[in-house]
Amino acid sequence: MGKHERQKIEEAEKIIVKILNSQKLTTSDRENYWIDHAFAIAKKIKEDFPYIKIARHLGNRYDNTGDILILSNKREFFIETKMSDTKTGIGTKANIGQDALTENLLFENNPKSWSEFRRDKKHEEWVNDYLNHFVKYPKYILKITNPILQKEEKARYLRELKKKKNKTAENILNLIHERDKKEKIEYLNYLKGQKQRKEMIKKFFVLITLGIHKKDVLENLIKSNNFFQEAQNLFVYYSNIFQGKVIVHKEDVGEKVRKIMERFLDFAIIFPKDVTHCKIVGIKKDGSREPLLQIVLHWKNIAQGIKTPCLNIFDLTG
DNA sequence: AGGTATTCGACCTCAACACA
DNA sequence: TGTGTTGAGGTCGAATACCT
Repeated sequence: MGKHERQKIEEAEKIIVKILNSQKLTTSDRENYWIDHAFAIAKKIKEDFPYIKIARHLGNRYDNTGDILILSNKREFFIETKMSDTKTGIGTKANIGQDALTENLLFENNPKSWSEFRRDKKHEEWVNDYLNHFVKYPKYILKITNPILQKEEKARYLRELKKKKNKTAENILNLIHERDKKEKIEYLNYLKGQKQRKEMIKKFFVLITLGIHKKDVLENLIKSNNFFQEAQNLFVYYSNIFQGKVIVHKEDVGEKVRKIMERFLDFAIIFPKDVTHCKIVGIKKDGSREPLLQIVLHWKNIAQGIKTPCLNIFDLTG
């Protein structure tokens, strides 16, 4: 299977819409990698909602969650699809901005963001110090005037050398990696000492669960009080491969959120020891806790500590 | 082996910026 | 003042490492 299936996935969403609207499929539609998933999902949607008037593909829009809009008898609802080749893969729930933990008022007294914390730790400087343990960078890298770009190219260069079993390169990247990991844990320890805002944590959990991940939308909605309507009409269809067959299951997001709200008295962030993540947990009446979301401090590009810090969020609710 | 933790890639949009 | 370029941020997902 190819690595990047995003366009194909988007085409598959459009194919689902065509099937729902009883439109003819093209040859290339039928050759889509996810065609079996598309048929299976469309079939299940039809079973679940027999009175569909029209379906529309939404694509990337700011004003809603979900990939597909369905107009049924007087009702309209949104459908989000997640197609996976594996048995259980449901993908990353969200991958949001590095400072989202502090930008969304989850803590009292406005604690430092991860990026501010790193600035205080002189992250860029120590990374550069390590990178400069290597002294034979090619000219084209040394000529780069933008220090950020030069740092990235150095790291990239070392990454390639590491693939070729160069020990020095590997050692440097490992040192950066280890120190960065310590820095992440140190930051999480710092957050651990902050007073939490339970209501905000609850809202944050609900919004992420609803698929609202974009920085500004998240920040605005979390300050408002009536975003629950958004949940009422959202359904996620997951398709997975199980024993060679496509299995589809539907998730009613509104119901899921309602149930979780009933089940838990309270919400909190916990900080397991010595790992690079924290977790949002629900707390029941008897005080017991259940994990809901895992939030990982992470660097997306090149190597840890180098480029594009972010938060990876995983759904732990099963 | 199988689950969990961690790392990383590809592609997308958008806004800032330079430049004509 | 439109237009091309570039970096930051966002999204979806896989690959790999690391446990027990």
